[in-house]
Amino acid sequence: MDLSRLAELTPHSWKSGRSILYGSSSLIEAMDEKVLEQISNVSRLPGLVGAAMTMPDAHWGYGFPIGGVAAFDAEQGGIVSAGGVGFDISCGIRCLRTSLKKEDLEKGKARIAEVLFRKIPAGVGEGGRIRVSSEELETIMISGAKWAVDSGYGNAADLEYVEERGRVCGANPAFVSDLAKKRQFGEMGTLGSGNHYLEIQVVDRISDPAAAKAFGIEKDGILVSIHCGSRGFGHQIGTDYLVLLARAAKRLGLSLPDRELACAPIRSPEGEQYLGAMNCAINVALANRQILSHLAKECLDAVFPGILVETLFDVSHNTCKLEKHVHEGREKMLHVHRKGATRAFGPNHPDLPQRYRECGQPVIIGGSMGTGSWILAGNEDNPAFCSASHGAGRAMSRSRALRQYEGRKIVEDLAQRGILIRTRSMRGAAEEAPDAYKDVELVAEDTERANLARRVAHLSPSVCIKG
DNA sequence: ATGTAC
Repeated sequence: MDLSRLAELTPHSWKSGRSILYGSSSLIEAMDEKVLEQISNVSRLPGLVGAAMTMPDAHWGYGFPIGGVAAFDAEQGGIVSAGGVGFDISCGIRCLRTSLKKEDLEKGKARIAEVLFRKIPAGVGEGGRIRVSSEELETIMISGAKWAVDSGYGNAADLEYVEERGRVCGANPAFVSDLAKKRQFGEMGTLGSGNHYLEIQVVDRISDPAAAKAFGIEKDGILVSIHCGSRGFGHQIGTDYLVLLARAAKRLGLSLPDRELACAPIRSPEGEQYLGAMNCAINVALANRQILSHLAKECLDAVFPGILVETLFDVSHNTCKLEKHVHEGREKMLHVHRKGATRAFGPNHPDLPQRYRECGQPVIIGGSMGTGSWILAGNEDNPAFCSASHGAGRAMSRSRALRQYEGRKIVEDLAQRGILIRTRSMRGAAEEAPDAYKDVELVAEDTERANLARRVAHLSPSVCIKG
Protein backbone atom coordinates (compact mmCIF):
# COMPACT_ATOMS: atom_id res chain seq x y z
CA MET A 1 0.00 0.00 0.00
CA ASP A 2 1.19 3.47 -0.88
CA LEU A 3 1.71 5.32 2.41
CA SER A 4 1.52 8.71 0.69
CA ARG A 5 -2.23 8.19 0.40
CA LEU A 6 -2.49 8.13 4.19
CA ALA A 7 -2.07 10.74 6.91
CA GLU A 8 0.18 9.59 9.73
CA LEU A 9 -1.67 10.00 13.03
CA THR A 10 1.00 8.25 15.11
CA PRO A 11 3.83 5.91 14.07
CA HIS A 12 1.27 3.10 14.45
CA SER A 13 -1.93 4.56 13.04
CA TRP A 14 -2.81 6.02 9.68
CA LYS A 15 -5.86 7.87 8.48
CA SER A 16 -7.70 8.24 5.22
CA GLY A 17 -11.11 9.90 5.26
CA ARG A 18 -13.10 8.09 7.92
CA SER A 19 -10.79 5.07 7.98
CA ILE A 20 -7.95 4.38 10.38
CA LEU A 21 -5.37 1.69 9.71
CA TYR A 22 -3.38 0.44 12.70
CA GLY A 23 0.15 -0.83 12.27
CA SER A 24 3.67 0.40 11.61
CA SER A 25 4.68 1.63 8.17
CA SER A 26 6.30 -1.71 7.31
CA LEU A 27 3.11 -3.74 7.90
CA ILE A 28 0.90 -1.17 6.18
CA GLU A 29 3.25 -0.86 3.21
CA ALA A 30 3.15 -4.61 2.73
CA MET A 31 -0.67 -4.67 2.68
CA ASP A 32 -2.61 -4.90 -0.54
CA GLU A 33 -4.17 -1.61 -1.75
CA LYS A 34 -7.43 -3.56 -1.61
CA VAL A 35 -7.41 -3.28 2.18
CA LEU A 36 -7.63 0.52 1.99
CA GLU A 37 -10.22 0.36 -0.76
CA GLN A 38 -12.35 -2.05 1.26
CA ILE A 39 -12.16 -0.22 4.57
CA SER A 40 -12.89 3.08 2.79
CA ASN A 41 -16.02 1.47 1.34
CA VAL A 42 -17.01 0.31 4.83
CA SER A 43 -16.48 3.82 6.19
CA ARG A 44 -19.17 5.10 3.83
CA LEU A 45 -21.89 2.75 5.05
CA PRO A 46 -24.86 4.34 6.84
CA GLY A 47 -24.72 4.96 10.58
CA LEU A 48 -21.00 4.40 11.06
CA VAL A 49 -19.75 5.74 14.38
CA GLY A 50 -16.20 7.08 14.53
CA ALA A 51 -13.86 5.48 12.03
CA ALA A 52 -13.86 2.19 10.17
CA MET A 53 -10.64 0.52 11.25
CA THR A 54 -8.19 -2.19 10.32
CA MET A 55 -5.96 -4.05 12.74
CA PRO A 56 -2.23 -4.64 12.07
CA ASP A 57 -2.95 -8.15 10.71
CA ALA A 58 -5.48 -6.94 8.10
CA HIS A 59 -5.76 -8.38 4.63
CA TRP A 60 -8.21 -8.45 1.76
CA GLY A 61 -11.50 -10.23 2.43
CA TYR A 62 -15.05 -10.54 1.09
CA GLY A 63 -16.48 -6.99 1.22
CA PHE A 64 -14.95 -6.07 4.57
CA PRO A 65 -11.23 -6.68 5.01
CA ILE A 66 -10.26 -9.42 7.44
CA GLY A 67 -8.94 -7.53 10.43
CA GLY A 68 -11.71 -4.95 10.03
CA VAL A 69 -13.67 -3.26 12.80
CA ALA A 70 -16.71 -1.03 12.28
CA ALA A 71 -19.34 0.15 14.77
CA PHE A 72 -22.82 1.24 13.77
CA ASP A 73 -25.56 3.03 15.65
CA ALA A 74 -29.08 1.71 15.05
CA GLU A 75 -30.49 5.11 16.03
CA GLN A 76 -28.60 6.75 13.19
CA GLY A 77 -29.75 4.27 10.58
CA GLY A 78 -26.79 2.02 11.25
CA ILE A 79 -26.52 -1.19 9.28
CA VAL A 80 -25.54 -4.78 9.85
CA SER A 81 -23.63 -6.65 7.16
CA ALA A 82 -22.99 -10.35 6.70
CA GLY A 83 -19.71 -9.53 4.96
CA GLY A 84 -18.72 -7.57 8.07
CA VAL A 85 -18.84 -10.76 10.13
CA GLY A 86 -17.56 -13.23 7.58
CA PHE A 87 -18.64 -16.70 6.54
CA ASP A 88 -17.14 -18.49 9.49
CA ILE A 89 -19.35 -16.83 12.06
CA SER A 90 -17.81 -16.72 15.54
CA CYS A 91 -14.66 -18.42 14.45
CA GLY A 92 -12.37 -17.99 17.43
CA ILE A 93 -9.81 -19.44 19.76
CA ARG A 94 -10.28 -21.39 22.96
CA CYS A 95 -7.13 -21.46 25.03
CA LEU A 96 -6.65 -24.07 27.75
CA ARG A 97 -3.96 -24.01 30.39
CA THR A 98 -2.60 -27.27 31.75
CA SER A 99 -0.54 -28.43 34.69
CA LEU A 100 1.94 -29.94 32.23
CA LYS A 101 5.50 -28.63 31.91
CA LYS A 102 7.73 -28.54 28.87
CA GLU A 103 9.85 -31.50 30.01
CA ASP A 104 6.75 -33.67 30.69
CA LEU A 105 5.42 -32.93 27.22
CA GLU A 106 8.62 -34.02 25.49
CA LYS A 107 8.20 -37.56 26.80
CA GLY A 108 4.68 -37.98 25.42
CA LYS A 109 4.80 -35.64 22.45
CA ALA A 110 4.57 -38.16 19.61
CA ARG A 111 1.90 -40.10 21.45
CA ILE A 112 -0.31 -37.10 22.18
CA ALA A 113 0.00 -36.05 18.52
CA GLU A 114 -1.34 -39.43 17.42
CA VAL A 115 -4.10 -39.56 20.02
CA LEU A 116 -5.31 -36.06 19.17
CA PHE A 117 -5.14 -36.73 15.45
CA ARG A 118 -7.23 -39.87 15.89
CA LYS A 119 -9.77 -38.37 18.24
CA ILE A 120 -10.31 -34.82 16.96
CA PRO A 121 -12.34 -34.81 13.74
CA ALA A 122 -10.62 -32.43 11.32
CA GLY A 123 -10.70 -31.59 7.64
CA VAL A 124 -13.28 -30.64 5.01
CA GLY A 125 -16.55 -32.48 5.47
CA GLU A 126 -15.10 -34.51 8.30
CA GLY A 127 -18.03 -35.32 10.57
CA GLY A 128 -17.78 -36.07 14.24
CA ARG A 129 -18.95 -38.97 16.33
CA ILE A 130 -21.51 -36.72 17.98
CA ARG A 131 -24.96 -36.71 16.48
CA VAL A 132 -27.51 -34.19 17.67
CA SER A 133 -31.25 -34.31 17.15
CA SER A 134 -33.07 -31.32 15.71
CA GLU A 135 -34.43 -30.58 19.19
CA GLU A 136 -30.90 -30.56 20.56
CA LEU A 137 -29.71 -28.29 17.80
CA GLU A 138 -32.48 -25.83 18.73
CA THR A 139 -31.14 -25.84 22.28
CA ILE A 140 -27.55 -25.40 21.07
CA MET A 141 -28.58 -22.37 19.00
CA ILE A 142 -30.02 -20.76 22.14
CA SER A 143 -27.70 -22.04 24.87
CA GLY A 144 -24.30 -22.35 23.18
CA ALA A 145 -21.50 -23.74 25.31
CA LYS A 146 -23.90 -24.12 28.23
CA TRP A 147 -25.67 -26.87 26.26
CA ALA A 148 -22.31 -28.58 25.80
CA VAL A 149 -21.54 -28.43 29.52
CA ASP A 150 -25.04 -29.65 30.41
CA SER A 151 -24.50 -32.54 27.99
CA GLY A 152 -21.31 -33.67 29.70
CA TYR A 153 -18.68 -31.86 27.63
CA GLY A 154 -16.60 -29.99 30.17
CA ASN A 155 -17.76 -28.29 33.34
CA ALA A 156 -19.48 -25.13 34.46
CA ALA A 157 -16.20 -23.52 35.52
CA ASP A 158 -15.22 -23.37 31.83
CA LEU A 159 -18.14 -21.08 31.05
CA GLU A 160 -16.88 -18.32 33.31
CA TYR A 161 -13.96 -17.90 30.93
CA VAL A 162 -15.84 -17.88 27.66
CA GLU A 163 -16.97 -14.62 26.07
CA GLU A 164 -20.59 -13.95 27.08
CA ARG A 165 -20.19 -16.88 29.47
CA GLY A 166 -20.70 -19.26 26.63
CA ARG A 167 -24.02 -18.04 25.34
CA VAL A 168 -25.11 -14.87 23.53
CA CYS A 169 -28.60 -13.40 23.76
CA GLY A 170 -30.65 -12.55 20.72
CA ALA A 171 -30.41 -15.92 19.00
CA ASN A 172 -33.54 -16.78 17.02
CA PRO A 173 -33.60 -20.23 15.39
CA ALA A 174 -36.67 -19.26 13.36
CA PHE A 175 -34.36 -17.14 11.19
CA VAL A 176 -32.01 -20.03 10.41
CA SER A 177 -32.65 -21.99 7.21
CA ASP A 178 -33.36 -25.72 7.29
CA LEU A 179 -30.30 -26.22 5.12
CA ALA A 180 -28.03 -24.56 7.70
CA LYS A 181 -29.50 -26.77 10.43
CA LYS A 182 -29.16 -29.88 8.29
CA ARG A 183 -25.49 -29.17 7.64
CA GLN A 184 -24.71 -29.05 11.33
CA PHE A 185 -26.18 -32.33 12.58
CA GLY A 186 -22.98 -34.28 12.06
CA GLU A 187 -20.53 -31.44 12.56
CA MET A 188 -20.72 -30.64 16.26
CA GLY A 189 -17.33 -31.19 17.83
CA THR A 190 -15.34 -30.94 14.59
CA LEU A 191 -12.39 -28.71 13.82
CA GLY A 192 -12.96 -27.93 10.15
CA SER A 193 -10.26 -27.02 7.66
CA GLY A 194 -8.28 -24.08 6.31
CA ASN A 195 -6.58 -22.11 9.06
CA HIS A 196 -8.28 -24.05 11.84
CA TYR A 197 -6.13 -26.03 14.23
CA LEU A 198 -5.66 -27.57 17.62
CA GLU A 199 -2.19 -26.81 18.93
CA ILE A 200 -0.11 -27.72 21.96
CA GLN A 201 2.09 -24.77 22.84
CA VAL A 202 4.98 -24.02 25.17
CA VAL A 203 5.07 -20.70 27.02
CA ASP A 204 8.59 -19.58 26.17
CA ARG A 205 8.57 -15.88 27.03
CA ILE A 206 6.71 -13.81 29.60
CA SER A 207 6.64 -10.07 29.04
CA ASP A 208 4.04 -9.06 31.63
CA PRO A 209 4.49 -11.15 34.79
CA ALA A 210 1.50 -9.66 36.63
CA ALA A 211 -0.95 -10.37 33.83
CA ALA A 212 0.63 -13.80 33.24
CA LYS A 213 0.00 -14.60 36.87
CA ALA A 214 -3.64 -13.58 36.58
CA PHE A 215 -3.93 -15.72 33.44
CA GLY A 216 -2.38 -18.63 35.34
CA ILE A 217 0.55 -19.10 32.98
CA GLU A 218 4.26 -19.37 33.59
CA LYS A 219 7.40 -19.98 31.58
CA ASP A 220 7.73 -23.55 30.25
CA GLY A 221 4.07 -24.18 30.97
CA ILE A 222 1.95 -25.95 28.35
CA LEU A 223 -1.19 -24.50 26.79
CA VAL A 224 -3.62 -25.88 24.24
CA SER A 225 -5.26 -23.58 21.70
CA ILE A 226 -8.23 -24.58 19.59
CA HIS A 227 -9.01 -22.41 16.57
CA CYS A 228 -12.31 -23.15 14.89
CA GLY A 229 -15.78 -21.81 14.27
CA SER A 230 -19.37 -22.61 13.40
CA ARG A 231 -18.56 -24.99 10.50
CA GLY A 232 -21.16 -25.53 7.79
CA PHE A 233 -23.87 -23.95 9.95
CA GLY A 234 -22.38 -20.45 10.07
CA HIS A 235 -21.21 -20.70 6.50
CA GLN A 236 -24.71 -21.48 5.29
CA ILE A 237 -26.16 -18.59 7.31
CA GLY A 238 -23.58 -16.28 5.76
CA THR A 239 -24.48 -17.53 2.30
CA ASP A 240 -28.24 -17.28 2.91
CA TYR A 241 -28.08 -13.76 4.29
CA LEU A 242 -25.75 -12.29 1.69
CA VAL A 243 -28.62 -12.81 -0.73
CA LEU A 244 -31.32 -11.61 1.66
CA LEU A 245 -29.41 -8.51 2.78
CA ALA A 246 -28.53 -7.59 -0.80
CA ARG A 247 -32.22 -7.75 -1.62
CA ALA A 248 -33.05 -5.60 1.42
CA ALA A 249 -30.42 -3.00 0.47
CA LYS A 250 -31.94 -2.78 -2.98
CA ARG A 251 -35.49 -2.53 -1.68
CA LEU A 252 -34.50 0.25 0.73
CA GLY A 253 -32.46 2.11 -1.87
CA LEU A 254 -29.15 1.89 0.04
CA SER A 255 -26.38 2.72 -2.35
CA LEU A 256 -23.56 0.27 -1.72
CA PRO A 257 -19.99 1.14 -2.68
CA ASP A 258 -19.40 -2.57 -3.34
CA ARG A 259 -22.00 -5.28 -3.88
CA GLU A 260 -20.06 -7.50 -1.48
CA LEU A 261 -21.11 -5.09 1.28
CA ALA A 262 -24.69 -6.35 1.25
CA CYS A 263 -26.31 -4.95 4.38
CA ALA A 264 -29.56 -3.77 5.89
CA PRO A 265 -30.44 -1.35 8.68
CA ILE A 266 -30.15 -2.93 12.11
CA ARG A 267 -33.76 -1.88 12.54
CA SER A 268 -35.22 -3.59 9.50
CA PRO A 269 -36.82 -7.02 9.23
CA GLU A 270 -33.82 -8.40 7.32
CA GLY A 271 -31.30 -6.81 9.68
CA GLU A 272 -33.08 -8.28 12.69
CA GLN A 273 -33.34 -11.67 11.01
CA TYR A 274 -29.64 -11.74 10.21
CA LEU A 275 -28.72 -10.80 13.77
CA GLY A 276 -31.06 -13.50 15.12
CA ALA A 277 -29.49 -16.13 12.86
CA MET A 278 -25.92 -14.89 13.39
CA ASN A 279 -26.36 -15.14 17.15
CA CYS A 280 -27.45 -18.77 16.69
CA ALA A 281 -24.19 -19.35 14.82
CA ILE A 282 -22.20 -17.71 17.61
CA ASN A 283 -23.78 -20.13 20.06
CA VAL A 284 -23.11 -23.09 17.77
CA ALA A 285 -19.43 -22.06 17.53
CA LEU A 286 -19.14 -21.63 21.30
CA ALA A 287 -20.69 -25.09 21.80
CA ASN A 288 -18.34 -26.53 19.18
CA ARG A 289 -15.23 -25.19 20.92
CA GLN A 290 -16.58 -26.41 24.26
CA ILE A 291 -16.95 -29.95 22.91
CA LEU A 292 -13.51 -29.85 21.29
CA SER A 293 -11.99 -28.63 24.56
CA HIS A 294 -13.52 -31.60 26.32
CA LEU A 295 -12.25 -34.03 23.67
CA ALA A 296 -8.77 -32.49 23.91
CA LYS A 297 -8.87 -32.85 27.67
CA GLU A 298 -9.77 -36.55 27.36
CA CYS A 299 -6.83 -37.07 25.00
CA LEU A 300 -4.43 -35.25 27.32
CA ASP A 301 -5.66 -37.25 30.28
CA ALA A 302 -5.11 -40.51 28.41
CA VAL A 303 -1.48 -39.66 27.69
CA PHE A 304 -0.68 -37.64 30.81
CA PRO A 305 -2.82 -39.15 33.58
CA GLY A 306 -3.88 -36.72 36.29
CA ILE A 307 -3.19 -33.62 34.17
CA LEU A 308 -5.13 -30.52 35.15
CA VAL A 309 -6.80 -28.71 32.24
CA GLU A 310 -8.70 -25.44 32.66
CA THR A 311 -10.11 -22.86 30.29
CA LEU A 312 -7.95 -19.75 30.16
CA PHE A 313 -10.25 -17.93 27.78
CA ASP A 314 -12.37 -18.27 24.66
CA VAL A 315 -12.49 -15.37 22.21
CA SER A 316 -14.47 -15.07 19.01
CA HIS A 317 -13.08 -13.04 16.13
CA ASN A 318 -15.90 -13.03 13.57
CA THR A 319 -18.90 -11.37 15.15
CA CYS A 320 -21.26 -8.45 15.29
CA LYS A 321 -22.05 -7.59 18.89
CA LEU A 322 -24.25 -5.03 20.60
CA GLU A 323 -21.99 -3.31 23.13
CA LYS A 324 -21.90 -0.18 25.23
CA HIS A 325 -19.16 2.25 24.19
CA VAL A 326 -18.38 5.86 25.02
CA HIS A 327 -17.97 7.85 21.86
CA GLU A 328 -17.18 11.58 21.97
CA GLY A 329 -18.11 11.67 25.61
CA ARG A 330 -21.47 9.96 25.15
CA GLU A 331 -22.49 6.45 26.06
CA LYS A 332 -23.98 4.56 23.15
CA MET A 333 -25.16 1.07 22.35
CA LEU A 334 -23.37 0.10 19.15
CA HIS A 335 -23.31 -2.88 16.84
CA VAL A 336 -19.61 -3.58 16.55
CA HIS A 337 -18.59 -5.69 13.55
CA ARG A 338 -15.32 -7.51 14.11
CA LYS A 339 -14.20 -9.59 11.17
CA GLY A 340 -10.90 -11.22 11.95
CA ALA A 341 -10.58 -9.02 15.00
CA THR A 342 -10.71 -9.95 18.66
CA ARG A 343 -12.72 -8.21 21.32
CA ALA A 344 -10.27 -6.74 23.83
CA PHE A 345 -11.96 -5.43 26.95
CA GLY A 346 -9.67 -3.54 29.30
CA PRO A 347 -9.26 -3.64 33.07
CA ASN A 348 -12.41 -3.03 35.11
CA HIS A 349 -14.78 -3.93 32.30
CA PRO A 350 -17.91 -5.30 34.00
CA ASP A 351 -18.24 -8.22 31.56
CA LEU A 352 -14.88 -9.71 32.50
CA PRO A 353 -14.60 -12.53 35.02
CA GLN A 354 -13.29 -11.38 38.39
CA ARG A 355 -9.98 -13.12 37.83
CA TYR A 356 -9.16 -10.86 34.86
CA ARG A 357 -10.88 -7.71 36.10
CA GLU A 358 -7.63 -6.09 37.14
CA CYS A 359 -5.42 -6.94 34.17
CA GLY A 360 -7.92 -6.94 31.31
CA GLN A 361 -9.24 -9.59 28.94
CA PRO A 362 -6.91 -12.22 27.54
CA VAL A 363 -6.44 -11.41 23.85
CA ILE A 364 -5.15 -14.25 21.73
CA ILE A 365 -3.14 -13.69 18.55
CA GLY A 366 -3.01 -17.11 16.93
CA GLY A 367 0.06 -17.56 14.77
CA SER A 368 0.25 -19.43 11.50
CA MET A 369 1.10 -23.12 11.39
CA GLY A 370 4.47 -23.72 12.98
CA THR A 371 5.06 -20.14 14.10
CA GLY A 372 4.48 -18.62 17.51
CA SER A 373 1.34 -17.18 19.05
CA TRP A 374 0.86 -14.39 21.58
CA ILE A 375 -1.39 -13.86 24.54
CA LEU A 376 -2.00 -10.20 25.26
CA ALA A 377 -4.17 -8.29 27.70
CA GLY A 378 -6.81 -5.68 26.88
CA ASN A 379 -6.19 -2.00 27.60
CA GLU A 380 -8.58 0.39 29.28
CA ASP A 381 -8.02 3.11 26.65
CA ASN A 382 -8.24 0.93 23.53
CA PRO A 383 -8.90 3.28 20.57
CA ALA A 384 -10.75 0.73 18.40
CA PHE A 385 -14.03 -0.01 20.20
CA CYS A 386 -12.15 -2.50 22.37
CA SER A 387 -10.71 -4.51 19.49
CA ALA A 388 -7.32 -6.00 18.66
CA SER A 389 -5.57 -8.25 16.16
CA HIS A 390 -6.65 -11.88 15.95
CA GLY A 391 -3.79 -13.64 14.21
CA ALA A 392 -0.77 -13.33 12.00
CA GLY A 393 -2.94 -12.45 9.02
CA ARG A 394 -2.30 -13.77 5.54
CA ALA A 395 0.40 -12.11 3.51
CA MET A 396 -0.20 -14.26 0.42
CA SER A 397 -3.32 -15.73 -1.21
CA ARG A 398 -4.06 -19.42 -0.83
CA SER A 399 -3.61 -20.00 -4.55
CA ARG A 400 -0.20 -18.35 -4.59
CA ALA A 401 0.90 -20.32 -1.51
CA LEU A 402 -0.25 -23.49 -3.25
CA ARG A 403 1.92 -22.69 -6.26
CA GLN A 404 4.89 -21.72 -4.16
CA TYR A 405 5.03 -24.42 -1.48
CA GLU A 406 4.85 -28.17 -1.22
CA GLY A 407 2.78 -29.33 1.75
CA ARG A 408 4.85 -32.41 2.51
CA LYS A 409 8.06 -30.43 2.57
CA ILE A 410 6.54 -27.83 4.89
CA VAL A 411 5.50 -30.59 7.32
CA GLU A 412 8.93 -32.26 7.11
CA ASP A 413 10.79 -28.99 7.71
CA LEU A 414 8.69 -28.29 10.77
CA ALA A 415 9.27 -31.83 12.07
CA GLN A 416 13.01 -31.16 11.79
CA ARG A 417 12.48 -28.28 14.17
CA GLY A 418 10.54 -30.48 16.58
CA ILE A 419 7.09 -29.23 15.55
CA LEU A 420 4.73 -32.12 14.84
CA ILE A 421 2.02 -31.35 12.28
CA ARG A 422 -0.74 -33.88 11.77
CA THR A 423 -3.07 -33.26 8.84
CA ARG A 424 -5.13 -35.12 6.26
CA SER A 425 -4.52 -32.44 3.66
CA MET A 426 -1.08 -31.71 2.22
CA ARG A 427 -2.74 -29.17 -0.02
CA GLY A 428 -3.98 -27.45 3.14
CA ALA A 429 -0.45 -27.59 4.57
CA ALA A 430 0.88 -25.76 1.50
CA GLU A 431 -1.84 -23.13 1.69
CA GLU A 432 -1.03 -22.68 5.36
CA ALA A 433 2.74 -22.44 4.92
CA PRO A 434 4.21 -20.25 7.67
CA ASP A 435 5.66 -17.82 5.12
CA ALA A 436 2.25 -17.26 3.55
CA TYR A 437 1.43 -15.27 6.68
CA LYS A 438 2.73 -12.02 8.13
CA ASP A 439 5.33 -12.15 10.86
CA VAL A 440 3.33 -12.65 14.06
CA GLU A 441 6.08 -10.92 16.04
CA LEU A 442 5.51 -7.70 14.09
CA VAL A 443 1.75 -8.02 14.43
CA ALA A 444 1.96 -8.47 18.21
CA GLU A 445 4.47 -5.65 18.55
CA ASP A 446 2.37 -3.25 16.50
CA THR A 447 -0.77 -4.31 18.35
CA GLU A 448 0.93 -3.22 21.54
CA ARG A 449 2.43 -0.03 20.12
CA ALA A 450 -0.93 1.01 18.69
CA ASN A 451 -2.30 0.58 22.22
CA LEU A 452 -4.79 -2.08 21.12
CA ALA A 453 -3.52 -4.58 23.75
CA ARG A 454 -0.29 -5.30 25.61
CA ARG A 455 1.88 -8.39 25.26
CA VAL A 456 1.82 -10.92 28.09
CA ALA A 457 3.30 -14.20 26.87
CA HIS A 458 4.73 -15.76 23.75
CA LEU A 459 3.85 -19.35 22.88
CA SER A 460 5.79 -21.62 20.59
CA PRO A 461 4.10 -24.56 18.86
CA SER A 462 4.91 -28.15 19.66
CA VAL A 463 2.11 -30.30 18.25
CA CYS A 464 -0.45 -29.06 15.73
CA ILE A 465 -3.52 -30.89 14.44
CA LYS A 466 -4.47 -29.09 11.23
CA GLY A 467 -7.87 -29.10 9.61
C1' DA B 1 -14.10 -20.32 5.76
C1' DT B 2 -16.99 -24.08 2.81
C1' DG B 3 -20.93 -31.34 1.80
C1' DT B 4 -14.18 -26.13 -1.43
C1' DA B 5 -16.74 -23.95 -8.31
C1' DC B 6 -22.86 -20.46 -11.54
